[in-house]
Amino acid sequence: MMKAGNALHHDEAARDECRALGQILDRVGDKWTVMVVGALKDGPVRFTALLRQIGGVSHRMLTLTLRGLEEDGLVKRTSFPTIPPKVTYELSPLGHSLIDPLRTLSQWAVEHRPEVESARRAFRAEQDDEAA
Amino acid sequence: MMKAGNALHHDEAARDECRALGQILDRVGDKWTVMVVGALKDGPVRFTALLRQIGGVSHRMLTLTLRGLEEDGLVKRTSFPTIPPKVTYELSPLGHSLIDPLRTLSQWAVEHRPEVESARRAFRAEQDDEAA
DNA sequence: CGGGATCCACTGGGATACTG
DNA sequence: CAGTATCCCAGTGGATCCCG
Repeated sequence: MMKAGNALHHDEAARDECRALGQILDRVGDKWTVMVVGALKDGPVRFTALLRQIGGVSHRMLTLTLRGLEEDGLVKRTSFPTIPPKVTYELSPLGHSLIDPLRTLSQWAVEHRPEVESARRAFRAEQDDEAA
Repeated sequence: MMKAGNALHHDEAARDECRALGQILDRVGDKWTVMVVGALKDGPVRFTALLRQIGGVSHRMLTLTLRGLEEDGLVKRTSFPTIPPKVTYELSPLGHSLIDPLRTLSQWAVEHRPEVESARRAFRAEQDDEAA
């Protein structure tokens, strides 16, 4: 995804901002990543704990999501070679630094949720009209 | 997407933040939406102009993306019943209010891009080791 | 010009079973 | 317990053609 935005254009700085934004949304904009980051906010958590805490995520998707975060250096994985094995995940400093920007966004979401929802209803209403 | 995060859990406020964040990422986290918002930042733009300005987006996906934004009240669509038809799109006040939070995120992305990329390389390196 | 409709390839993501 | 591999389906998004 997101190799978009190639053209010979005027406001190159703004476009670069957009591309950077697009890249980080590619990481964080999927189905589970934000939930995982949220769950790791307060310290290391074991794999199975995450599984239960998040709820609804499949075994497989949790591993994939964690791999993605690990790959980008946002999460640190620590495995204890005990039997049975024990693995914990925690946010790296880089990962922590992402929390504030995300929180800014979620605050917007919380504040404006009513407006968005009423806009959605208004839109649906128009749709129904034209079907008259 | 994103009906996730259902369970009987402790920190209900934090989980609600996550859900709100998830919802707005569902809107904005797709392949083209941020590019469109970026392109509309400075005022009304015509459909075809958007098409060229963004570059790489298909005719169809641009309409779908715009519909989505319109549905959520982030974008206002104005059509002039001329021949040939003319339609412009612009950010609503609500849409404008989203720009700052997004900018916060893109600033993070720009600042930490080097770290993310070196983390990625390090990760790849490990992968290659184990294939030894 | 703007925007539907249709067709199709590709991927995200769930269920499940197997390994160490 | 943590992780991998396989299978399979639903959704996303591109290309194309058609309409006002």
